[in-house]
Amino acid sequence: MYDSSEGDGSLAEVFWQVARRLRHQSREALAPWGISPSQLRALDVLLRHGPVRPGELAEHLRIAPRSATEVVDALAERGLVERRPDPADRRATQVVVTAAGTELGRAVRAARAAEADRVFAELSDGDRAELDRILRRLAADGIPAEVHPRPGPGP
Amino acid sequence: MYDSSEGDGSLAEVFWQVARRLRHQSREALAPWGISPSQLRALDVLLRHGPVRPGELAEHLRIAPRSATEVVDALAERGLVERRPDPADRRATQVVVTAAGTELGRAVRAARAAEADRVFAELSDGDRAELDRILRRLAADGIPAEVHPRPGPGP
DNA sequence: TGGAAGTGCTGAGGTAACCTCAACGTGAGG
DNA sequence: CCTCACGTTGAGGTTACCTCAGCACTTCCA
Repeated sequence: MYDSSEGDGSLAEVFWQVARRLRHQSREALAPWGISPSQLRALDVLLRHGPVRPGELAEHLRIAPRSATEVVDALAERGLVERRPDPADRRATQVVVTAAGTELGRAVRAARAAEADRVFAELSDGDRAELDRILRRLAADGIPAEVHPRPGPGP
Repeated sequence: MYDSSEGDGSLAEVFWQVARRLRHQSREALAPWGISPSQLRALDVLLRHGPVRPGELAEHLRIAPRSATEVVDALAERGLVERRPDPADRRATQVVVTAAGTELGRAVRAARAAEADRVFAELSDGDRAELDRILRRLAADGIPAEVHPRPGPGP
């Protein structure tokens, strides 16, 4: 058993415990669809931003363009996404979500939200509102602003 | 730029935004010590539970025993940990933290806590207490109870 | 006392999700 | 025309895991 019940624990530690719970729920909600988290992340961006070029997608996901190609490949192989020539720039490509992709994205999003809600449902309405307010404050101030690449090993 | 500012967002989404902030802070706090997250996790368990056998360590970390060996190897190579024969069972080994390991563990923990505090310091004392109370409630109910192995690919 | 079971280590091989560097084919634009 | 930008591909690497299988010791029980 992992130590989730260490008795004490700072605010941060408690926060991470809750995060772990949510992560588990989310993973379980994701499983039935046979889509990986990284693929879902990409699909999510595409659903929100419509057709984008691989390079843009990479920026959104904060991954290298090289890696975006791979994610798009995987998504395309499952028929969730398609590559089409960018009408405005003939050397460029656009990644568009197919009908299947849209449907799957929506379904997964709903399932995930439901799972998360199940966790937060343990709170009273008042507490939930408070939590929302406080977290929103913390989230707002954390404007990432600058891209910070992963530790990336490199040669 | 990653989309952190999607305007709306469910409670869960807001929660993850805050989590991302905290993760970044934590990673930055970790960097100067040249220790990997997985190694630190192990060191943390060892500092809390004193000498344990690799198998136990693996359970605590929810990783396979085979992988625990590797983590211990890495930690031992850096002189943060030592293997010594278990006095109670001569086929077993105990992993004990060295003085250097204790010191590093404490230093990193302090740095991490300081970083996290810097985030939470944006809140008023009242909000911080509220957040603590609410999260603690959510954390308490989430007794993992059962070990859920990683999706682990396998042959 | 002898064989079964447990503990840990090691090697081999694999996965996912990333990374860099170095081309390569097109097309855009001065 | 020549250079730069865009996407793709190949090769090779990293981290942090995984399984399976075999070895060397102990421990323990019949």
